[in-house]
This record gives sequence, C-alpha cells and structure tokens, in this order.
Amino acid sequence: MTGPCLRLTADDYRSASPVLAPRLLGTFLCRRIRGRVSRRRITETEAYYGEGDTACHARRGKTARTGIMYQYGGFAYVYLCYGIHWMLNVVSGPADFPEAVLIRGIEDFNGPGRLTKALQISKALNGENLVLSERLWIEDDGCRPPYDASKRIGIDYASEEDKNRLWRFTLSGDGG
DNA sequence: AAAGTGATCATG
DNA sequence: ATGATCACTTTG
Repeated sequence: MTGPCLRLTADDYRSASPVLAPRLLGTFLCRRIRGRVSRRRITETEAYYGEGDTACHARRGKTARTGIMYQYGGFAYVYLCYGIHWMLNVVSGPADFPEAVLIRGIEDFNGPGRLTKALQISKALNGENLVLSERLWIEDDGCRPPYDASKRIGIDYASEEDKNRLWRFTLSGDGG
C-alpha cells in the first residue's frame, strides 16, 4: 500500500538509529543534480548508535569529523573511507547523542561507496539538512517492504557484543 | 587474497 | 609531525 510521496520531516529523523534504519528501507533517496532529480529506493541500511557502540565512529567521543553525529536527526554525515569511497549516513535521534544510519544500498547500486559515486555525493554534502535541502533529501510513499536483520559488516575492530548486534537491514529477497 | 588511497585521530 | 587505521571496491 503506497500513498503520496512526502519528504521525511524533522520528526521522522528523531527515531533512534536502530529504529530509523529499517524504517528507511523502501523510502526514496532523492538527489538533485543540475535541475534533474533522481529518486531511488533505499535497499540496505545499518545503524550506529552512541559512544557505547564500539563500531560507531563516535566511540571515542566528539571530534571534528564526528561532531555532526551529535546534532539532532536529519543531517547528512558524509565521510571518506579507505581514501577512495564516500559514505552517506543519516544522523538520527536527539541532540547531544551521536547516532546515524549508514545508507548501504539503493536500487541499481549496491554498496555504500557505489551509490555515493552514482549520485555524486561527497564532502560537499556533509552536514546537509535533509529536511530543507534542495540537493539531497528522502521521500516516503508509504511503502513498508519486508526486510531482514543481520550483523553489521566491516567492523572487525568492534567488540564481540557489538559485532553481534543485528543492526544491518536488507530488503527480503535482496540478497541479504 | 591483496592492493589502492588519503583524511582522520592518537600519540609523541 | 608522524604513523596506524579504516562503516570499501576491484582485480587477480
């Protein structure tokens, strides 16, 4: 069941990242480039939650890079990984608590580094306000697809407890 | 299996 | 100032 396509609001981003991450599955990641808007459904996400989450970039507290994660939800957190790939995250939750949702896949582009390349998302969009932006935002048409939860990947440095959290979310039947 | 690649952060 | 690290992708 779907309805009109509405931009996510500030309230939508107030959810804790383990709640927001599956909620974002099936919503549209929207990017305007030179007047053209591309909309693609989000197919895979991961949650990173607080300084107590040893997989989270904010595990060692607030720094120049992680400061944006301490904002209230609705901002983009974009950082460079392995010197090559830009990662897109959606900051969630209340102010002063660092958490975010990593966008790991969209229709036609699986992998967090590939989707940012396809949508030309880089450092210039770090800190973008997704509630107000004309360049990057998320829309919801009411689609609530079935999904699976599994362990996050690429976090060998985290504690066993945090590695075992089922905070990776994939559309059912999407290979996850 | 392993390289490529550079910003970031802890350490000195 | 320096070096280790890294929420990945591609190639062999």
